[in-house]
Amino acid sequence: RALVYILEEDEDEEEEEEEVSEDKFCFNRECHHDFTRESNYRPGWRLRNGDFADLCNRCASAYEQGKFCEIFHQRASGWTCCESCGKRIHCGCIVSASAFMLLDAGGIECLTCARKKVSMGPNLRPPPSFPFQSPIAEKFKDLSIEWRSSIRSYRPPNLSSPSILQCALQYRGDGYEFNQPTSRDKATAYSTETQRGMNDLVGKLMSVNSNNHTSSILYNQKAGPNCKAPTCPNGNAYHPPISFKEGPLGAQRVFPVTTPTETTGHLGLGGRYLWHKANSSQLSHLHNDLNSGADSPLENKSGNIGTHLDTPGKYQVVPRYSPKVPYKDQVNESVSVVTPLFEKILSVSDAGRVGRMVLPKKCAEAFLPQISHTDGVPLTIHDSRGKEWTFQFRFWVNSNSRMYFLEGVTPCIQSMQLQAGDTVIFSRVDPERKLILGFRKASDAQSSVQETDLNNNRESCTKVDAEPIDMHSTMGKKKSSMTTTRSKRQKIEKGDISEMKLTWEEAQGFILPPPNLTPSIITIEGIEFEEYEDAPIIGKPNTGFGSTCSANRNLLAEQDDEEAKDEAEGLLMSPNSTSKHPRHRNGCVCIVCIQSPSGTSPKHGRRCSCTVCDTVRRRRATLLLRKNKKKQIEIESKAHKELESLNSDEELDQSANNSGNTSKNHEQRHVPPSKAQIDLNFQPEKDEESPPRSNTMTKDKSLRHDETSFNPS
DNA sequence: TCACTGCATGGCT
DNA sequence: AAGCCATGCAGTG
Repeated sequence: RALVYILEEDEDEEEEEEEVSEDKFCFNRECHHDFTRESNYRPGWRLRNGDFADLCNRCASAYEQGKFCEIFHQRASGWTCCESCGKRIHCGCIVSASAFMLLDAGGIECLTCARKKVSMGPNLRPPPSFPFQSPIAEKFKDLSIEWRSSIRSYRPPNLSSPSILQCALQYRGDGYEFNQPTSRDKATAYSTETQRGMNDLVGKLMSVNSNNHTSSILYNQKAGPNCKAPTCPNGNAYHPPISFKEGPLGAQRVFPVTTPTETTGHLGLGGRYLWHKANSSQLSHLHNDLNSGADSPLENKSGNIGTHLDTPGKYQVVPRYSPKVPYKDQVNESVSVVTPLFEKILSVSDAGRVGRMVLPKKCAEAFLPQISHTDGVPLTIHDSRGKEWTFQFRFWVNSNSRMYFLEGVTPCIQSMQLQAGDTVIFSRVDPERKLILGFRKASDAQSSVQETDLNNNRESCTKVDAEPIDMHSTMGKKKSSMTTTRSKRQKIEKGDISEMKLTWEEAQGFILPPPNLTPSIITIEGIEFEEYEDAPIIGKPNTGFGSTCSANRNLLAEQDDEEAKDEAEGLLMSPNSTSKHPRHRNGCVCIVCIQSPSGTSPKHGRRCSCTVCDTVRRRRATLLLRKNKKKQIEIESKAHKELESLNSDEELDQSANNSGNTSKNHEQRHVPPSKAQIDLNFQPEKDEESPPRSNTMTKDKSLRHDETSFNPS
């Protein structure tokens, strides 16, 4: 907390400075072209506050061509030669901050040379041909400036291990509020702006974390409290265990990063999604200071005053994307270190048959190759078993933005047996620098959440509104229906499976028939099925529904309360269902929709006993029975008519012959000959459809729907 | 008829 | 208000 308030203090000062620095001139001091009345300025390098430097066309062109420093900073200090090719790089300048990498042994290397040594990974900035966005790196470099300004002299002697920062970040990431202290805290903080205060802070962080986040420490075993962290011979050296840049678990030791061109072409992390200011920023300061030494390549000489602290809510990993659970094989004891990059909870779309997994934009831009064409690039990812998958990493242009997704994930997802609600975890293996795709089943997340809840430590990350899913409140209102669906999805995303489970059980109760209804028993293939003619509509009790058949729920979608039924369908959707058929409604579990993409996995067998198949069989049998019954009735009816007409003719004849004997004929009329034995008062429709009468239409429609939706074949 | 594709839409952050 | 992103949907083969 001491750290927090120190930083907040700096933030205030810097905000003031930033206001002063605003102008309408070209950001390049050497140019300072006045475009106050112009609008044709262009974005240049990214500023520390997340904005971009406004440059005139000339300067922007120079920047985009990577010649800005050559042109404008030729006389400035800080030029260093690439250790490999000797190319001069203007180090220590924000403009070129992304154009080089710091070497373990000291010195720098231009990206062109670095790319030859890097096959993959966000930390070691690869070349434009296979670039990774790492604007976070810049952020943390930037943040180091503020950190030093506040606690420049502090360097805890025994806290060089990155685990401290990881612990701290984990502690922070799990919901501890640093940015909203009580006044008492604040007073304490200000009074302890000392090294002891910092020790307390770090010690506290470690203490809490070690008590409550064993997993997070295990997450990076090499960097754990008891590990022997590699000592950096150079403060700027690459430090594998702390290599990953972000995440509540991760230390933010980061390295170059984006070239100017890349940055402009690929906007990188706006920060809003991944980072929140108050948490990672301070800790990243701490981290930078602890691990990178006093100097930073961004010991900035530019006029940029803004800091990441200027924008509340910025630089924290959004929980749903930050890796949360240790990956099983994260640390290969001998060599490899697995660095979680980000994770994604699979949506229905992601896990569906379309085979496209939407990626969080910020994460995609931060950790995956830069792509400039919508066709994207193939991306090879290994799963946890070492199997290699190649996806197409692409994007769509969407509302002046991009929507990133992986294409062709279905086989992989099926291989991992993942469903909507499960989580895929993108990680990187060092030093191989392979991308690997781990996963966490929703059921695992549940236990994880429970565990952390016990620790009372993840509340702000995982706690969601405990509003029960009120089916009634969603009736007929698309918006509320959607809201509930979203809410439900969020519950899944946040791992609140326990609530979902409860709701599911409640939903099971919804589809149970009312006790006052007696089912008709139908035996199909030796199995007895109960068929209710007036089963309840989910969320709308006591309303005729046809049957519990899921297809009938689809039928109801055609009626007034379709939205509520959608909701019910969504709620009832089997976790094993894959995706929706394009023409089926949300949560449809018809035989079409539950089938996996064609050819990719076995379809339901003829003797499959799943609910849907049972339903299909039952409906088929019902249809058949009724069809036969109707046919029989028609035949009988026809026979009766013929008989009647025959009798009528006979009667006429008799009447003609014996006009006085009417009473006898009348009697004959009411006592048909035994040959026919047909009740002339028989009304096929009425008999067949009673009881319940009110449901006639529903059932008819239901049958039709069954025929179309389930397509039994 | 259905899988695939790419864009559009709209709730949500 | 802007942007993200889950999902819908129309066009195409």
